[in-house]
Order: sequence, then structure tokens, then C-alpha cells
Amino acid sequence: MMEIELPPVQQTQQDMDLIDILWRQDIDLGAGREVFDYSQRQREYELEKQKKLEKERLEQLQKEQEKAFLAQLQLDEETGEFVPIQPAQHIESEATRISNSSLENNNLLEQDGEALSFDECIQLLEETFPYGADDEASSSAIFHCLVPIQNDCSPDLIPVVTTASEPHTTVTDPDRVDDLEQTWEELLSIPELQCLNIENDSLEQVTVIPETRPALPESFYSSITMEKQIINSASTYMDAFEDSFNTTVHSEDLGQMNINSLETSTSFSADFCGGLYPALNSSMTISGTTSQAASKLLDEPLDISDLSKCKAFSGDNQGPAPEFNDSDSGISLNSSPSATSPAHSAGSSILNDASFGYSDSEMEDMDSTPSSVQSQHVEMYSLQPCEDTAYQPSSSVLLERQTTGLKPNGSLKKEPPASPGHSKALFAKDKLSNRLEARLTRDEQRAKALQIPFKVKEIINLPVDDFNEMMSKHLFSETQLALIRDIRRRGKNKVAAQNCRKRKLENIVELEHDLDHLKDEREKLLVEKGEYDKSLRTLKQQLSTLYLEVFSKLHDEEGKPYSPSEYSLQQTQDGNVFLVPKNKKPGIQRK
DNA sequence: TGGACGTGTCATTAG
DNA sequence: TACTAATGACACGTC
Repeated sequence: MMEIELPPVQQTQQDMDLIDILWRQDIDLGAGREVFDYSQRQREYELEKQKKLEKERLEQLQKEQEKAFLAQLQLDEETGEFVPIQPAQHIESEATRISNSSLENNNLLEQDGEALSFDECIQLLEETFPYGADDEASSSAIFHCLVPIQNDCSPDLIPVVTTASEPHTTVTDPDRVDDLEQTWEELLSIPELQCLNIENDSLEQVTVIPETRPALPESFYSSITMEKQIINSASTYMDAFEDSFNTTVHSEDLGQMNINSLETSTSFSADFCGGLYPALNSSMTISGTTSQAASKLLDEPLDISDLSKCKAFSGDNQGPAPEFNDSDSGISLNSSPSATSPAHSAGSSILNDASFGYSDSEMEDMDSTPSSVQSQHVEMYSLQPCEDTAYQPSSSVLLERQTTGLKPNGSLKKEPPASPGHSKALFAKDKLSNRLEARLTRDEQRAKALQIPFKVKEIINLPVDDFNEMMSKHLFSETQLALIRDIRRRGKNKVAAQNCRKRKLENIVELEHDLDHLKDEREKLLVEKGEYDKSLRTLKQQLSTLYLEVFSKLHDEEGKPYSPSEYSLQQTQDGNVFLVPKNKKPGIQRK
């Protein structure tokens, strides 16, 4: 395609005509008129330039924000954590913080008359974990036992969690053990510490955390990575969170969530993806007590700190299930076969198998069954997209990606409804996903399900050679190959059917047009026939008159006229006229 | 609720 | 023989 670039001032009418001609020549190739429009192309170039500058400014601003954030961080030598630098008047000792915390918790615990006070809890913990004379260190350690272990979206995002000294993990005195167990039960009856109510093994794992003081750069990098991720994707993730969160938390609870700072949003994000879901999901699978705690989480006003408290231990809940350590998400935890929900196991198995185990015909059967679980799977849970970037993932996909940290082509996990209410919320939320998914054809959904890295359009429209070449670059399973062949066959047949129907309609229209034309023609011919008949009658009339006139002028030898009943006039081919007796052959010729 | 209509799909045939 | 287009027939969803 030729390109003509002339400054607008130099474009004469002749140039414009030439451009127009060239455009008309290339219009069949899909070339737009703007291709030949220099001024428009220049405007586009300016626009791209502006976008580039805008992007650079944003990146610079982001770097400055990171620097400002780092400047506010201070390495806590005791805990190894990076903590925000607080104003001098707000700097408090760890003991004071614990004291304040105990006051707050006492206020909370006062609501539960039989529960232990927080100081008693602290004392109990000190007895359980005698950290020696270093009160500050022990307090710090205890504090970190209660403070959520930051977790969970990704191992990279785990902030530093430390214990002050080597924890003592064995209690040898049996009486003391009994007392401790009883006290622990009382301690766990505290609503705010419900999340501590986990298996003893898990508790031991919580308390027997080895002294892990990650190296500074790693924790530093983790914090930076987390902040960076939050900054970069805050808006996107918050949309997904908001969407999902609306389905999880009562609307009135949302009002109590004041997310107005980066730190809060960070905590919220970490809490949500690592804390809320694991807390909720694990609550279904561990024990009724934990379920109650989760129910309280749903029923009571949601407090981020509460989420944080539960987060650490729900994260640890994944500990006893090492087979799911590859994914640190609550969703993956929920996909554990130990899940007690039958619906879960059914849905999970169907999810895992539907897309990969069913043949095309079986998938077709499922597709044709709206109430089938497969259909719900396809509609409710967005399939992992292939390389087709045109597919916009639904909010649930975004949420799932963030919470699971799965790559786009990662293994698919399905999360069953946590509860009837949660299920309803999920259905409500996924109506949007349904609309988005509904835009995908079934073959596109199948291709996604089988993780076929081609666009359906490519599969269908590529010529045979290109198609074979494309196929030869990848290794596919039989199922994938069959699906690709079916997609190509169906796609071509679909187009053929559309063309066929189009032609059929065109033929029908053309035949109807022909029919109308023939009807018109018939009408014209009928009118013309009538005119001819009328003319013929006139001519016959004139001929009869002329005949009688001619006959009346004929006389015999005696001067008598011939009778028309006895004679008739006949004309031969040569033009001669004869008077012929009607009962005789022509014998007398009269000229 | 039945019918019209549009669409996708399958089976078959011909090129 | 493989591939494709064409087309009738059927099923399904929507109005």
C-alpha cells in the first residue's frame, strides 16, 4: 500500500484527488480513509506522544510515593520489622502498647462476664512461655502471638514475624498442663480470640514458631513488593474486592470499614485475600466452633483488626494440609478433599474434570442442560483465559487471581458456596460474570477450559496450511486436538450455514421479485391481448362491410346482382378475386 | 402455551 | 483421501 505524506499546506486539490483514488483502490483491503489522511495521522502521533509522557509522569510519581513510604519506615531492631515512624509523642514502649491493648481488650472482654481479662491472658501466656527476665522481649513475643501473622496472598508478601527468643515448647508438669488446657479453653472462649480456637496441633505450630528472622533485604523487598503491588493495582483489585466483598459482608458492615490510607488498604488487601477467605472457608472445614467464629465475622460489624487476628491462624490452618502448600490461598485450601460440604466435593470434582475430562459431546450434553453443574461452572466461575486478551476477565476472575496468585493458565480451582447466604451473594455477584461469560461462545469457553492457546477465530479462519503449521508448534492432548478439530469444523459449518441461509433468503427474495415481475408481465400481456382482440374485431367488421359493398356491385350478364347466399368472393394467392358459387368449385374468374 | 423465527449443530453429498 | 461448501433436518432459545 502506498503511503503519501505531505504537509497539509502542500496538499492541493490534485493531491486530494489522488489520495481519494488510492483510498478507493485500497478500500477493498480494509484500508480506512484516514490512512491517507496526513493530518489525522499526525494527530494520532501527538496523542500517542501525550500518552507516553503521561505514563512517564505516573511512573515517576509512583517512585516518589515509594520513596516517601520508605522514608516513613523504620527498622524495628527487636522484631526485625519495618514499622512506620511515629511522632515522638506517640512513641510508646511495647509495655505501654500492651497495656493499652489490654485496656481495650478489657473493655471488650467486659462484655463477656465470664471471660478472662486480657491481663490474665497475658499472664497466662507468660506462664506458658516463660521468656525469662526480658519482659519487653517476652511481651513482644506474646504480642506477636496475638498479632496476626501477616500473610497470605503470596509467600513473597509475608512480612517479618519474629519471636523474641527461643520459645519453650514443652510443659512437663501434668497438673500444670491440665490447668493450662482449661485456661486455654477459657481463653479461647473469648470472642476476640475465637480465631485461636484451632486444633492443639495447630496451636503448637503457632507457638512453636522457630525463630525465623528473615534477612533484612528479603523482608525489605517483601514490604516493597507488597506496597508496589497495592499501588499498582489498587484500583483494579479494589473493584474486585468491592464486588466480592459486597457479596460477603453485609452492606451495613461496609460502612464501618474506613479504608482511607495506603496502610489500611494494604492491611485490608492482605486481610481480605489472606484472612477473610481462609477464615471463612476454613471455618467450613474445621469445626463448628470455628464456623461460629466465621459466622460472627459475617454477622458482626467487620473490623479489619478482627480480620487480622484471624488471618494469622487461618493462615496457619493451612499448615496441617501440606498438600495445598503450593497455593497459599483460602480458595485452594477450600478445594481440599477434606471439605465436608458434599456440594463442594461435587462441584470441585466437576470443575476439575469437566473441562479436562469430558469429551466434546459430553460437554455438549452439559451445555444443553442449563441446570447442570457444568453449566453453573461455566457461568459462575470464569474459566482461565487463554492468550486471547480480548476476553475480559470477570471480577471474580480478578479476585481469584489475586487471592490465589494463579497465573492465567494455572490450574483451576472452584470455590463452593460457603453458606446459603454466601451462595446467594455469589450468585448475585456472578450475574455480572454470567453476562460477561455469555459473550463467549461455547467453543470459546471450551477452548478456555482446555487451555487451548489459540483464538477460536484463528482456529476457524486460518487456511489449512497455516492451521497445520500453527498446530505443529504445540503439543496437544487427544482431547485438545479433538476439540480444536471440532471447533474448526463447527466454526466453518456455522459460517457455511449462515451463508447458506443468507443465500436461501436471497433466493427467496429474488424469486419473490421474479414472481412480481412475472405478474406484472402477465398483466401487461393481458392488456395487450385485449387491445389486439378489440382491433381484430374492428378489422373483421370493416372487412365484412367491405365484402358486402364489393358483392353488391357485382352483376351477371343480365344485369342482375349475385345472391350472397349462392356466391361468395374468394381471393387466390396471386391476388386475383373470383366469384365462386357456394355449391361449386371456382370456375368463373372475374376481375 | 403453542407457533414463528433465529441460530447452532450434525449428517450427508458433491466438488 | 482430506478438505470444504452446501444443504436438509433437528434441537433449542427467544419473542
